[in-house]
Amino acid sequence: MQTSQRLDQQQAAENRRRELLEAADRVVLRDGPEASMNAIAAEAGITKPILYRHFGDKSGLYRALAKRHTDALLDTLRAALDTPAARRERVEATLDAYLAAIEARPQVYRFLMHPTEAADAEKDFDTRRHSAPLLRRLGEELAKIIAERLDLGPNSEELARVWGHGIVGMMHAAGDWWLGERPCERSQLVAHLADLLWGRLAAAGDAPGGPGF
Amino acid sequence: MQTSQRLDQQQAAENRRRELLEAADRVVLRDGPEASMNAIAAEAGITKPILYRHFGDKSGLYRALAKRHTDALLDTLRAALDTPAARRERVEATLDAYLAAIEARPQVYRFLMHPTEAADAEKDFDTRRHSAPLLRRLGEELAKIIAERLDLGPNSEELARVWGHGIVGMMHAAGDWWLGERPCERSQLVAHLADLLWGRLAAAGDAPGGPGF
DNA sequence: CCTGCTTGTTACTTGCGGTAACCGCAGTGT
DNA sequence: ACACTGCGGTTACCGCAAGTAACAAGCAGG
Repeated sequence: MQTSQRLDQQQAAENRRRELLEAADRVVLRDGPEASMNAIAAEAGITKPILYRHFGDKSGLYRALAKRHTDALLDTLRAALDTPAARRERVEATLDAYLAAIEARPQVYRFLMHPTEAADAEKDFDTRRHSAPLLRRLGEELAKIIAERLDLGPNSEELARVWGHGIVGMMHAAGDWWLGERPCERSQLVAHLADLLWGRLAAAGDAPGGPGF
Repeated sequence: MQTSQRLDQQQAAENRRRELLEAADRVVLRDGPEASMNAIAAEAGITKPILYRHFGDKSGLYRALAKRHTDALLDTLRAALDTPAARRERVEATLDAYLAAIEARPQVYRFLMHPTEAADAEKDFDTRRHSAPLLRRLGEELAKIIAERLDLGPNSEELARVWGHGIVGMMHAAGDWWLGERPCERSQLVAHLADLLWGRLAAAGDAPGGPGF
């Protein structure tokens, strides 16, 4: 068996893997994250053991699947963060891009946020990650951008990471709630969140008769 | 069978229920949220069907379990929000109370955030909630408090809810990340988050050589 | 022709959530 | 005294999903 053939086979295997991932994608988008391996294999026109040969276990498949979508989302967010405009507008553009993405494909979002516990499988339970890997990645990426573009004085590294994860969490939780209840327009939500980040909470006055805040 | 006996039995059933919940608590805290019903039943000294008679299904048991812990956490957070002090100090006290709670009992926290998909079981998948019920409740409670204590002008209702969920999400994501990596002291984290809420992101200058933010 | 490697299959094991059907024992009406 | 009924409890089962062995065919190369 020659080297060129090895390469051919390797490439064929990668193509196969892509096909399988696309089939898995269809099933997950149709049936949700609890789609069975049997169903995915059937959609791909094959049977379970092949899936296992390619991805090890369900967690492996879901990780591979999640990576594709996460990469895509990260690209659009980076683009939004790089639009040439004032800081507030960039922040709003990024929030809006995220919300538009989860609004357009809630099933993808749902999958990314909730890989049925399969994708983050570790067994020690105390040190396990709780949030979806997507959130961690977004948080870290945002932290990097904040750290390199902002002048935060001493401790900037630490501060940037806290803010990165904090802002991402804010965006996520608000978006999740909004997606479920649709209490207002997307642009309204974006404006409200930007207001929050711009310190309106600190600046607001106490309510007339209230106990103060 | 007399009325008094009915009451006795009802009370006995409630006591039983409490015992079962405590046993379930022990198991979940030991084995994590994916503890099996068999294991929980064994810990309680009985067998599965009794559990099902009391709680319907796993989701019911986990909901009951989660409610206890959520109520307790909410009480401590409310207390922190009611300390008589300046607004910034209250916010910091509340953040600190939350972080102290998840730091002290990470397993409880893990369970509340991740009830193995069991506690939020609905099948339509598109309209399903994604976040843990705990986060929703915290967000709504905070929204109420913000709405009643702050003067936010028109749209205050909507604004308060967005902020409630947003702030809770920020707290959660930052806390989750911090709990996993322990990059700094708790007080530091609290200060950084409060800084973020106080508008330091908007106020910070661009980095010296960077492309601006 | 046989050997080895990849690709695919069928058929199994294990473990879980959930349930049906049965068991024994209190108290009760007659 | 005795059958009857309600209730806490159990065993034994179903269905289903993850994951795995073991085997079957196509196809290189000596």
